[in-house]
Amino acid sequence: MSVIGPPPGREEGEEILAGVKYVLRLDEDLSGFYALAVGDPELSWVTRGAGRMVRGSTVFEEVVKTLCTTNCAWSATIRMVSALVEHLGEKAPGAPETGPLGRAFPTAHAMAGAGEEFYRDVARAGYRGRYLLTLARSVAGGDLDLESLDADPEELPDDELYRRLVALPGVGPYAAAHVMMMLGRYSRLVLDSWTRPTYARLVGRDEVTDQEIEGRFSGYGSYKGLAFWLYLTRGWLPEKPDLRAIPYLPSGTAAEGVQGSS
DNA sequence: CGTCCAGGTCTAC
DNA sequence: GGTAGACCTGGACGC
Repeated sequence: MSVIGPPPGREEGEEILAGVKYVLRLDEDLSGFYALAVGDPELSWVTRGAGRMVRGSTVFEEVVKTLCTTNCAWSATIRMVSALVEHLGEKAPGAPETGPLGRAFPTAHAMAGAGEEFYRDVARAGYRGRYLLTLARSVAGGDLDLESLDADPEELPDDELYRRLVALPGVGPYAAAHVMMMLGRYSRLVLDSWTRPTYARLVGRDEVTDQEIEGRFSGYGSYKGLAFWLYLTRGWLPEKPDLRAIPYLPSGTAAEGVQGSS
């Protein structure tokens, strides 16, 4: 890393550790999912410790990033998100003056403060600029509390969470399912122009209906979205590593083997 | 150079 | 409730 600074004190160190645990979802209990997967020859491999989706620090970040994946190539997503971070994100001490490295994801306040020209001319977000600005202004103005969506399922059931997400500007079925995955809510499949053909290819078909995909993973109940995602991304994992020890590793290199998305 | 479309959504029928 | 058309952008592709 080129980002340097004074070593953290005890309190700051604990904050950093807590942040890392949160983002890497290290303390999530997936035993219920593994119990279902172990009987599925095509997914039993996940029980060696797969399934922790890397997530952002805030729900706001997840929604913004997800909006930047809609109806565009992945390269465009990278461009938009990088521009937001580089130009609107707070810079860490010692971070480079330019570029997205060493910067936090921008706050809603920072994004609300950027004008339409920024979204059009710098982020080049196209029609998504309006969605991003509307969202940021609502959150910054206190009219919308996105962070409250990161709640326990008993308090906020998946169906209600879904309804609230699709009510957001620019968020439809795909984006809502994607954000839910990032929030540890796996009851909905992320169906889009990448996952559909990828699934079809893996099962050796030209095309597959959404209904057929739903059927394949229906046995996973509230974990079906996670099962689908891992089915699609198996090839992203290295062959060997046993990840089971990760939640309890006191230190070291646990994160290197973890695969997820974001 | 024009068309198509990529990790979709919204609006208007 | 289901379905065309429009929507920003910029690579990929055909001509």
